[in-house]
Amino acid sequence: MAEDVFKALADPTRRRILDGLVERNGQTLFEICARLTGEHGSGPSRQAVSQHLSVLEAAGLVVSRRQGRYKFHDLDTGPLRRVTARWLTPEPPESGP
Amino acid sequence: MAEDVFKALADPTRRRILDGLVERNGQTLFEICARLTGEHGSGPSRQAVSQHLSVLEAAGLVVSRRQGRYKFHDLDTGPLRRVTARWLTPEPPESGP
DNA sequence: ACCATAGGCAAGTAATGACTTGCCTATCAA
DNA sequence: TTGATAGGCAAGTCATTACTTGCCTATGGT
Repeated sequence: MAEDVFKALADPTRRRILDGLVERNGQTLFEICARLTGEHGSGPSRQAVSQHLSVLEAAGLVVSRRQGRYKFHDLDTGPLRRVTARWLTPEPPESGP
Repeated sequence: MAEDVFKALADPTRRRILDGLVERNGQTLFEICARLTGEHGSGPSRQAVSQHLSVLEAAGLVVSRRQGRYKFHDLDTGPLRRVTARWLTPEPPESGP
């Protein structure tokens, strides 16, 4: 479980996908590809992105809903919270008396 | 920066090292090895652990202080907080009005 | 001075993982 | 029904990475 989450987050492209879903939830595969391609025309192929999404889904960080020929992807930060809790629980970012 | 942190966390052995430092801060390399070895006598070699510590240090998750022939390792959760903030900031784990 | 302890460096191996290539299925519009 | 759009599957390639092996340095005790 934690294994899947951390391995999923280990890749920069997958993190960019999550960033994209924070900005706009419910994107399709092609929308995600378009965002990753950006201005310069370079970026991972559709298949590469598809495989990244599989990894993110397996980790539970992304959930997908099919609708006709479209498949929409949504972010779920729950697994990340649960999995980082073991180190982050005791103290909040900044707090002095 | 974020790259180093996530790659560091991608390995289960490195996460176990962090877990060990949560329980007892300021361990030496050999102490950490002993903990990872556990009861069954199996576990990564000293060199393997040493390399893992290098990765954790490069990510800033572990800081070390030399003292004589000993080198003590301490946990720093700061980088993890900073790097997960982009997805975890808006909402705390559970909170209702 | 000697030896044991604590740790470092570097090259080699084996496995994991990101990406490509090529083809296939399903939905919708004309 | 035909074609175009949205996505899926599987084998293969190449780079990364975890781990090993072997040797070297430095500190501390006796």
